[in-house]
Order: sequence, then structure tokens, then C-alpha cells
Amino acid sequence: MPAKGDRYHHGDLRLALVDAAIAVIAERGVRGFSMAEASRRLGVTTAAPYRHFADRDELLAAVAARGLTVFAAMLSEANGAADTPDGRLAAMAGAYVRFAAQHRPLFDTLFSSGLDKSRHPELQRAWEAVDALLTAAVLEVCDGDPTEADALSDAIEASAHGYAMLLNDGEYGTGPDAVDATADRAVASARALIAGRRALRTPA
Amino acid sequence: MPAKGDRYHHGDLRLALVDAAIAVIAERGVRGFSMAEASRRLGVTTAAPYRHFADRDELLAAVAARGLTVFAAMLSEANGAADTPDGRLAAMAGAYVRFAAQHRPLFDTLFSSGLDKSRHPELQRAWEAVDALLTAAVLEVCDGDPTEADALSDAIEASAHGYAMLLNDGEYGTGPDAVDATADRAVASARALIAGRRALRTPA
DNA sequence: GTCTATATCCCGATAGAC
DNA sequence: GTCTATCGGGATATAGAC
Repeated sequence: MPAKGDRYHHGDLRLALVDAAIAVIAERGVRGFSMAEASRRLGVTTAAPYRHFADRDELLAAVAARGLTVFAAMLSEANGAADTPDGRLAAMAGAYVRFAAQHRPLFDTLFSSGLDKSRHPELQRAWEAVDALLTAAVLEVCDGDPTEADALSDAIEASAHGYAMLLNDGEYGTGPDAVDATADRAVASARALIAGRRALRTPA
Repeated sequence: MPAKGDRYHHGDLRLALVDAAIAVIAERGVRGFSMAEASRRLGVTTAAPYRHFADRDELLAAVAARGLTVFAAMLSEANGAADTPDGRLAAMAGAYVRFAAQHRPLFDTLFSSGLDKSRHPELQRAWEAVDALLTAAVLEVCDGDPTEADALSDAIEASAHGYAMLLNDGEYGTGPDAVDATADRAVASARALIAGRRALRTPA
């Protein structure tokens, strides 16, 4: 406890607020998050956060930024763990689902917080970095055809996103087994989409 | 205006509240909904709804029930509009996306309202009816193999759900063209999953 | 079946002291 | 950089009158 005087001060309230926000979101969901509750957890008054964040959205954006860092790391790691182009791409679909389940507060902040992305350019850039990871992996699979690559990229992303959302909704049960099973199914679906990708070319 | 006395009475406040709730959700999103706001729209006091709904969740559940009716109707109609098993199943994926976009308040209430489904048995039954539509269509496609049918059903559902969520998040742009394009892509993805469904059998 | 009125609680955000 | 104090707003839900 590095306290200078008789009153407790945080070394880095800004950082502590991000952590506290994640903890609140983990327990009460994104819509249960409030500046007041995060402040209470840290034992500071509700005014304190406003020295570090202009408003509620800015704190949420900071949480989202951390989420994108973790997300990119997990996708990247999955990409490195397989040895074929198809395997790398499919593994990223699995990592997508695992990220959603293992870092649910971050995932929810990214996708269900109602955060206006266009108002946070930093987040847009971080998003582009994530997209680039997926795009690169897709291009490895179908390098000749950028149109097909776009369609396949969207298809795999949508599939993984759907599995992730439904998993977190409890549709597949709860617990680590459900996470593993769903991640496996996302991987298998990615493989099926890759195998059947000819059908993505004809929308009718 | 069938008013008996000098004061306005609704013929069916319960029904009017469901409509008002949908209108509020349409304008302010699911998390912007409140009993108070719905009451205000109808010109009744905030106490009035509690004669018809025990609490906020019960009104949301009524909205969800309507949503499931519409959802089932759209899936069923899409199913009837194609002439091959594959076509019927794929068309349902497109209908899933169109439902999400064209009835966004209902879709959001079903999937993003934080409603505890297990506490509303009526909703569970309505959900099962929706699931049955999808299951039947999938069984037509792969009638010999119930395990494969389960996997394909989940895969198509997740894919459609992902497209729907990302569309409503603005990921594919806005407007009727974006809806059409995304629905088409969901249809194509369903076809790709059907075509590549052998890959769904081996989770590794 | 609706209204008036109210109890209780929570939130975001700011001003000014220290 | 944090605290005290507060403003202004909104929510759910109930009690009792009509």
C-alpha cells in the first residue's frame, strides 16, 4: 500500500476503472454497467472517473480497445498453430468463439454495448487490424479470387459470430464443455464453408 | 372512439401496450425501453400497465411472443416458396435475416433483451415450434443421418444468426439493399454448408 | 381499469473545496 | 486527483381514491 498521506490514492485510477468496468460487466452484463457502480467497487466517489474519462462512452471505449487487443492476439495465435491454409482459417473461427466465451465482458462490449464505433477512431483502427488478420488468412485459402475471398470471409465471420452469440445466450448449454464443443463446431463449419465455397458465388 | 364517460379508456390497453413497447424499442432500442415510456406514448399513467403485466419482464415477454409468431410465419412462408429440399432450407436462412431486419424490435427482444426464457414457459413452447420448422427442413436434406442433421441445423442457424446480427450492427451498410444483399449471402452460405456438410462430421 | 400521488432507488454529470 | 455536495433526470412499483 504505497499511501503518501492518510487517504488512499490509486496509482492509476484510469487503469483500475477499466478493470472495474470489466468486472461489473462480467457480473451484471453490459447493460448493468454504470460509472457509479465501477466507482463504488474501487472505493472512489462517482466524480472521480470524470478526471480520466469524459463520459461513460469513453470508459466503454477503453474497455473495447482492450477487447480488440485480446481478440487480435487470440486470432493471431490460432492462426499460427495450424499448418495448412484451410486449417489456419478454420482455427481462427474456433478462436473467435473462444474469445467470446472466455472474455465475455470484452466480447459484449465490442458487440452489444451500443457503442458508436464511428465516434471512436482509435477503435476503428483496431478493428481494421482484426479484419486484416482474417482477410490475410482467407486470401491464403483462395488466393486467385478476391470476390470469392470477400464472400468466404464474410461467411466464416458470420458463422463464427452466430455460434459465439448463441453460445453466450446459453443455446448450447454452459460450462467449458459447451465452449469446447461450440468452438469445434465453428471450426467444422468453417471447413464446410471452405469446402462448399463454390456455392457462395451464386446468390440465387 | 367508444368512450363511455368523459375520460378516455382504451378498448384493450394490454394490446396497446405491446404495440407501444414495439414502437419504443424501434426508436430507442431494447435497452431504451421502459414501462414509463410506453405508458407516456399511450397517454396513460405509469401505474396503468401494472393491471395487465406483473412487471417489465412480462410485457417484454409478450413482445417476444409476438415476435415468435411473426418469425415462424416468415420461416414457414420461405419454406413453402422453394421446390427442392436444399432450396427450402436455404430460403429459410434468408428469411431469418429478413426477419431480423424487417422486424428488428422483435428480433432484438428475442435475442438481446436479456429476457430469461426459462421463466416464461409459453415462450419456450413457441421457440420449440420455430425450431421444429428448421429441423423438419434439415431432415429433408439429410434424411438418413440424424447426427449430421443436428450439425447442419446448428451450422445454418448460427450462420443466419451471425449475418442477422452483423447486418443489424451496420456491418454491411444500411437500407433495403443491404438487407437484400445480406439475405442473399445467408442463402448462399446455407447452400455452401449443405454442399460441404461432410466436413461437419469431423470436428478436428 | 385508470388515476393521483408517492416511496425508493439509481444514474450521469458538474461546481467548488482541499 | 480526489472529495463533498448537489442538480436534474428517469426508473419500477405500490397504495388508495374514483
